[in-house]
Amino acid sequence: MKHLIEQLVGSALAALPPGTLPGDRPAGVPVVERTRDAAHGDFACNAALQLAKAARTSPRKLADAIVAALPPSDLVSRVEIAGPGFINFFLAPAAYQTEIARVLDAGKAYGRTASGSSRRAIVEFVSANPTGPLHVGHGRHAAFGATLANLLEAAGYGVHREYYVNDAGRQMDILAASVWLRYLELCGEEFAFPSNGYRGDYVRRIAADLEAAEGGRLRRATHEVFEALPPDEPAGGDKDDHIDAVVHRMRSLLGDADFRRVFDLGLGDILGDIRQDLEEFGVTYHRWYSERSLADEGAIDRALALLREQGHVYEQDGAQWFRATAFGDEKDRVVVRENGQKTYFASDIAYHLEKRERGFDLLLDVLGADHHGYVARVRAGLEAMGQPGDSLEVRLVQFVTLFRGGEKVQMSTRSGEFITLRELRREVGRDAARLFYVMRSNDQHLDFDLELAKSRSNDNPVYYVQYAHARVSSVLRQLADRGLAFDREAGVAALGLLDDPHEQSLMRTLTRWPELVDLAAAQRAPHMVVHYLRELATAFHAYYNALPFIVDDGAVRNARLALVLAAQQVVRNGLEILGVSAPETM
RNA sequence: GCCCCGGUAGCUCAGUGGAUAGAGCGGCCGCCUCCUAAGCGGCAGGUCAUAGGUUCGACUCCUAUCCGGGGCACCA
Repeated sequence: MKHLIEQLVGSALAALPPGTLPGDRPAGVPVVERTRDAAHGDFACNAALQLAKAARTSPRKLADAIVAALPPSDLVSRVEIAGPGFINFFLAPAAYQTEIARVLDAGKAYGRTASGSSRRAIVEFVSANPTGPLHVGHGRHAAFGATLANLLEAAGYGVHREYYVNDAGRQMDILAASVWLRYLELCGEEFAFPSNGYRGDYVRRIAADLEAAEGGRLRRATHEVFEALPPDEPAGGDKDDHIDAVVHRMRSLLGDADFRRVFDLGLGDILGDIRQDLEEFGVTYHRWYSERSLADEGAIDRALALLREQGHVYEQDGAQWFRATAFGDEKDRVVVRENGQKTYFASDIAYHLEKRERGFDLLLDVLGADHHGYVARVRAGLEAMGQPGDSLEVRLVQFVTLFRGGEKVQMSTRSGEFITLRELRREVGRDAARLFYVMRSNDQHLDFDLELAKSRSNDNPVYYVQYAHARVSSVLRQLADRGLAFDREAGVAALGLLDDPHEQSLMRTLTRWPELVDLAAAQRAPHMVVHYLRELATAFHAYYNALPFIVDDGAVRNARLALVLAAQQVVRNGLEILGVSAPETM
């Protein structure tokens, strides 16, 4: 509907007498927006205010000229100039009526727009190291990333969802060592578990699987394992040196093949768990991209070669550095360490280059707020490799704090006492979790209230919105119980009868949905969908309480039913984007 | 020191440079013989952190300052 007004204003501006306006119009003009106050009509345009200066006239006079040049439209009933020079548009009832009919016709496609114009976007999110189960922080990433991807898709982007699996590197080696040490314990060995090892119960579970599969074949004596290793922190040493030595010893005692066997068992188990967890959360991916495969297929070497060819790599202190400062980063970055190992950063830029090579226009990464420093360097890497730096867009997600009632739930990763996503889902349910996670802007720290998320009360926005959907279904059941059926044609034909303020308000709100999708997608702002749905539910509940739908007058009845069915459709479409169910009954 | 995010009603938060700054919760007062009261209506509640600046117009943009969170690795 907004599009219609924009077209009208566009043609009016083009039809102004030559010389009225300077040749070049500033970008973003004219702006057409919904009015906040119904007294100002349905849409307002500020073109006269923005262009008056350049046109060397007063805003009111320019507004007069624009209005005079507006092409006639039977969907606009009235145009007013108000305030300092706003042009206010009052839509004709027919405009809303055709839009309601459009909602019913389009069904779940209502709100899908083409503004993304088929740009191909790859959205990478969660990508947690497979060293343990997902915790509540990852849950926010999952919900935010999945909803953002859905939004972009609705706005016409071609969207690919990807999880980058860090299945190489030191942390995974430490996990493998942790599993093996727990296995040795099961075999009867006794020793002090490294302070930097992974201590969660899941490690013991994987160790038990290892024991079941291998028996005592991989057992080595404690003295063999720990002999002459640098001391752990409690013994006055360095915990990193210690755990690295344990990994090294494990590799030499078991050999590469068996080391890999333990490693893969841990990786497979945890990754499978993460995958199942996310699936149960309604979060799925097109691809789980293996970091190891990057190295195996030479992608990292190719990226580094590309950097060298361009002359952006130099050697210093035995390491190889990428001249990131030449591309706006604050310092140069090591790509190959003194010991010959490629850094995590090297595989990162290789991965992002590979994303570009797969043809994606927009590389959208969802990362924790603590990763912000990483943006400039990957962008620098892309540019150095001849890719546009702004093809990478990073959305940072702030931290989550759990509350139970008014009490903050203490969490500590160190002690292993962190709450997992699975536990949270079991406690509050998938729908509440999905909605609560994206209720706040990603830039905002999130206080997640478990009691509120669980409460079956009017305080809980999940139920409030779902209830609106269920109520419409309930009305339809009542209709059937009374031996009546909804006549869509009759309803659409009679929409002109809906002149109650509650009906007007509901129509205005629900027809805003396509605009909301565009806006929320453009702003990468899933929380806008939640706020909108709450507003839509409010308009619906108010209507529900004010007027009966199942009335004797068939025309009025069918018209009202057409309206509430359209509202239900929009609620369902919105919940779909959020990954929240739309129940028929509560 | 440098970089990122936040500071808006008692609380939790919305607010694409526009008209009188909004919502939910909490507080107070009301509404079920009627399609689900998991609902609805009303009232009270604000120096938009502070000080400058840009603009016809600033919660929104710029600069500085204060407060809170996070980041500044040859870690992942």
